[in-house]
Amino acid sequence: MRATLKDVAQLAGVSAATVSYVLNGKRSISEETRHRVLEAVRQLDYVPDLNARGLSMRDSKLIGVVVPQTEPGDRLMFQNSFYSEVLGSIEYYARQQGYHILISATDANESYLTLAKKRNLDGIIVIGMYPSEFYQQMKKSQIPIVLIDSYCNDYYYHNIRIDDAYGSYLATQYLLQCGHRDLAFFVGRVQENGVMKKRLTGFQQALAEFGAPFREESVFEGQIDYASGVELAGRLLASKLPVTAVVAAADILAIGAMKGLYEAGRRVPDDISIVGFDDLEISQYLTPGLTTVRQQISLKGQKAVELLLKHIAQPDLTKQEEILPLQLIERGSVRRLG
Amino acid sequence: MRATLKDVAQLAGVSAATVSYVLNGKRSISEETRHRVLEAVRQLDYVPDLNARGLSMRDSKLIGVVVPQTEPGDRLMFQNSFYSEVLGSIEYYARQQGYHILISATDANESYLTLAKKRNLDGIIVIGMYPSEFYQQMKKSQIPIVLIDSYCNDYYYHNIRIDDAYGSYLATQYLLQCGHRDLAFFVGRVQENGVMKKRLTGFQQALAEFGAPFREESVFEGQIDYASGVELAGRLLASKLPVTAVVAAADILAIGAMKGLYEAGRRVPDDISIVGFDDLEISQYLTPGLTTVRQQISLKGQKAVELLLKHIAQPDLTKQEEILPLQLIERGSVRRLG
DNA sequence: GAGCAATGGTTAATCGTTTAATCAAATGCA
DNA sequence: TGCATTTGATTAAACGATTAACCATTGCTC
Repeated sequence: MRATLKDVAQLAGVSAATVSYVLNGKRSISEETRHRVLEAVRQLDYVPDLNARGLSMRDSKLIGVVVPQTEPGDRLMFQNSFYSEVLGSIEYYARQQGYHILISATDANESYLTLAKKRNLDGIIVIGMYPSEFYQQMKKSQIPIVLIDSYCNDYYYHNIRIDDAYGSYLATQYLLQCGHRDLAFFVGRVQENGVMKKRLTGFQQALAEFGAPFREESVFEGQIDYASGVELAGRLLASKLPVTAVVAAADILAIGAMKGLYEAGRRVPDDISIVGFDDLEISQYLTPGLTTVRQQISLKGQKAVELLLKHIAQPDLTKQEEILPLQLIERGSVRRLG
Repeated sequence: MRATLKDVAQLAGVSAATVSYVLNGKRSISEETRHRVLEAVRQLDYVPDLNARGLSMRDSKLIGVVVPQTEPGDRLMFQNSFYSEVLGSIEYYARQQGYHILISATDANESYLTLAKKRNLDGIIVIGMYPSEFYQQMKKSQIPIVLIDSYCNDYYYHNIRIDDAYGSYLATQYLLQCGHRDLAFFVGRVQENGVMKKRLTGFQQALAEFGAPFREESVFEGQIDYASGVELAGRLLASKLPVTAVVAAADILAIGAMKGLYEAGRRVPDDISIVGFDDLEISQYLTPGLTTVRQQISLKGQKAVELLLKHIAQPDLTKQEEILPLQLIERGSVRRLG
């Protein structure tokens, strides 16, 4: 059986309270008993039970992370390595501070709020966007929350994000500067996803600014996964639009698109150029390497953890928003025209 | 403030015990009070605190998952989407049964065993292989454990794995049948990683069986990441060996290798053929598509969870081992010779 | 109507911590 | 020496659940 505080106390010949005080140093203890206690701890291989501690302290040293899932009740979107990387980063920085993370999706049969109560979560990091009821619910809970990549400005949550519009502006600008005039845009569900909407507007802005034509029908909308990228490429080709380049609102889409184009006999960048968004690790290992807008994915996780812990330590912290930098990375998927 | 059992009891005009009995149905309760209690629960939005419950019941409904990390103290190996997929699967099936997962790496400053005690983990799933002290330690803890992809047969743990040797046998056999005779093998650290060692032996067996030559110097050893794949391709080319095809012990390596070969001006499959191992989601979206040995990654997670929960429910369960099926998937990265 | 079992509820101990309130001994100071 | 203060330890309540043991009604049986 596991050793408890009481066991340690007994072995050291002191009271349980004394052991507790020795362990968390909240009171002065004589050098002698401190020694005896620590020796007993060592002998019994004693590790304090965080649950019991949490019950007293009313905390849990647990941070919830909400990740989107394709279908409710479906499994997590770990496929998209964007999420994996953010998660890895969150886990890392949380662990440094003695927290663990509880990853879960918003589930149909159990709201995330219920989970937060059940597990006494100290705080929550929410990645992506959700229906507004979700935020309403969360607000009531009073739990510290940091959003990553959200545009719910009407809610009093902290937010770590990038300037998505500017990102696709960069991508589009680059293609225009390379001499492309007829561009298509591959994107996720614009209505449901603020990030996608913003990225679309950045595309439009750049076109407008450079006096290039924008047509509704050159925006191709799908899910954010490889298969969808392939499909959008098919739809583009079927449309017969005279497109020489495409801006994809996510690397995942760009990668699928490259595959789709290749299967249809088109070569990237010779026949058609493509720029992605995110700079996933895989993107540099494709052939050709994917030219894309880099965001510092793991920095997002780091900043989110820092902000959340700050809020936990300081509950009256006012709403903070941090916008991380972007950078266009030139690789081989774009051809210079003219 | 959150509602507690006591609050519910008060509102319903009964004792706390009664509320508890209503909620977990361990005793008969009159229809009338049952109703009053449930109504109070609804009104207060009461959710039982799992920590407090766990303190009484001495469990936590928490499953630990150990994932390898490149460097101790480094962040989790989420980059490798093999892990992401297993994790997603584990999370999904655990959640179905009311468990949550706690992902963490084996850390230098805190052994996983300490974590297990701290958090009162009900069980642990260990992915990959670790130094033998790790298993020694774990054994003492008495916590139910299931290993995924381990060859520590000397320990009394359950194991979910594939027949790694057979997998690379399949890959190698396929290349030989396509007329290739001069093969190279790209692999992770063979000494430290039983999986890699097995995959190497499968390669050798196939060569022997088909009477093809095996040379020590055609085995290229590195890490298991994209960059390493690129590097191994460079070393292969520098070696000037007359190789027409390579078997990669992991898709990650194969993908990096394809990039490395391409950068050096060689074309896959025209100049050189390549077969991978794992069948990651990305592998089908490469150009050319990667011919590879498919393992059912998410099934691994599912089986591991099932077995672990079975053991938790039935502590005297004897050691179980399950070996999941493999299948060669033909895509475009191999050229038929002759 | 006495005796007994079944039903439906309460009381109180327990799980492993923390910590406010006490208490005893030692020390400082006049 | 006597009194106040400091130091170092203990006692006991609390955190939010579960559950064994107990108690009071009710309903049956003979």
